[in-house]
Amino acid sequence: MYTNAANVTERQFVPPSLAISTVIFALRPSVTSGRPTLWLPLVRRIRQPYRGKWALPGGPLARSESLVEAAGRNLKETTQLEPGYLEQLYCFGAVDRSPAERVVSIVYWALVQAEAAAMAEETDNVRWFRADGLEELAFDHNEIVEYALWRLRNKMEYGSIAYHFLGDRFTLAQLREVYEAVLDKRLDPANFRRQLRGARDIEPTDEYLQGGRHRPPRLYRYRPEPAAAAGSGGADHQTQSNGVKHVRSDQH
Amino acid sequence: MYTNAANVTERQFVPPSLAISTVIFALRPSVTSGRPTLWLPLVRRIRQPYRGKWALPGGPLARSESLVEAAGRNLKETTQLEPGYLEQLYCFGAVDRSPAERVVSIVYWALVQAEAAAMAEETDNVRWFRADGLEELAFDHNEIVEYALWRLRNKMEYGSIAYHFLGDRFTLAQLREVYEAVLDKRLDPANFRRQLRGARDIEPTDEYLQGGRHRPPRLYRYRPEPAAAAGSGGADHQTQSNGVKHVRSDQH
DNA sequence: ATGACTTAAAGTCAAGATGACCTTTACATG
DNA sequence: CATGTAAAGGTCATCTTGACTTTAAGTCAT
Repeated sequence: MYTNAANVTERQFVPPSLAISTVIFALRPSVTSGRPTLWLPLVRRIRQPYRGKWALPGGPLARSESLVEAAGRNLKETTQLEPGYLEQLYCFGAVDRSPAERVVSIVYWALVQAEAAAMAEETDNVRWFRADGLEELAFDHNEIVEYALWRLRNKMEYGSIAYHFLGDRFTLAQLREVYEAVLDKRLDPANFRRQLRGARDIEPTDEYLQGGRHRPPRLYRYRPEPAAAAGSGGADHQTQSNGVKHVRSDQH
Repeated sequence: MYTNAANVTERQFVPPSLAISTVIFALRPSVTSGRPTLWLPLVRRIRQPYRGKWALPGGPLARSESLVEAAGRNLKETTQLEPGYLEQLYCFGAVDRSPAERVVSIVYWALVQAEAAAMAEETDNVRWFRADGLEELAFDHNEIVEYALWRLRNKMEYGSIAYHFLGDRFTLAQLREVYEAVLDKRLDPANFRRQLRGARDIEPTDEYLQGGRHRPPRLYRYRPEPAAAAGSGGADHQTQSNGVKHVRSDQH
């Protein structure tokens, strides 16, 4: 298995190879119900091990890039999208997670606005899957996706990340649909509204969305955060500083 | 800086070296007030870079050990203690966090029961420091400790980790002192009691602590958790399964 | 032995948050 | 112009939270 001539003690501390992977979430209308559901892109493995299986997008860490940058590169290479939200998830390093070679994977998770182009951008080796009921993936990637889902739901209940699934203007109903899709439960529209009035980081605009067969809903936007915000909820580190990127197409 | 003969593209993907470090917290009575305060052990660097500076205990990852195991080894080597609680904190990988060499550090954090032997076990190169107001440490270790503190406090408010600072029997007052020390604010004893009655994982025994100049308080214990517990609060991954070790000196 | 002192343990009360539900408003459509 | 639909705002009972009070059960000094 180890073919080089190094002795045991030298070999013992040969660094394991390091990989960066990214779990990318987006919302897409369900084929059946039309309601938004969670999807994520996977790439087909073109070499052993697990050749032919689907896996999280990832790759090695370039010497000149930070961890987030590497994850952002993953993201862009597989989805052609800029990340709306990008945060470190966890570092996976069980000894046997890859056969033969020892691999430590630093995994990030991201939220993107699906819509438009990117979703159509499926090639033979990149495909979007529904986040629930995934088939068997390469390595321990099922476990990783499960954990990312857990974290997403957890963060959704406290933090303010739902916005990143949406454009820069949205109605409360749209925002509520995001919560409902991710948490997989219905929320009372009235109570939902009340809670968001208390949220400091959401702001009503004086625009309304026309075109529905009902009273036109007011459009809201994510508050352009005044300056440095304290860490709330279960936020993860770099998140507060350089880990998060907001994609704002800056006003309309 | 890079002296080997590899060409640029090869060099670009030479894996960075990987290190495991551990932030170890324990409570120790303040020298002045006698109330418990947070302490952590640091080791003095005996080589460049940052020679002579204090740093988090850490080292390379052996090929045969998982990440948690490596962190547990750190812990044992520096404190001679078994971890009461051990969880992954974050993975730090900024390009310039170490001069010259690129190092990615996977950092764990641990809680131990100070007491007894271990605290005395200070050598010339291992010393315990108060967690607040640390001097300037090697690398980005100040930042790491700050983040670990943030996470500790955060987890303390939701999860059930305070127990790990204490022995297997404790009074509510002792437990409250732990909270007060970590969160750095006073808590109402009556309300504290009420909240813990609701907590599923703390159990009254029928023993009482004698010897105070007041009514003897009942002793409680951490519930020997029946089986698999769902992940609460902002728990981190492996935490729920193999990441956590409970040290129980099993009854008295 | 008695009373002073100290903390444990339990209870009270008002303010705030939450979930279930109702009413009114303002559009589109036929 | 009536009707349907969802927005927006409100009510009410329940639960939770923080501040505070009362009673219990020991030790200690006299």
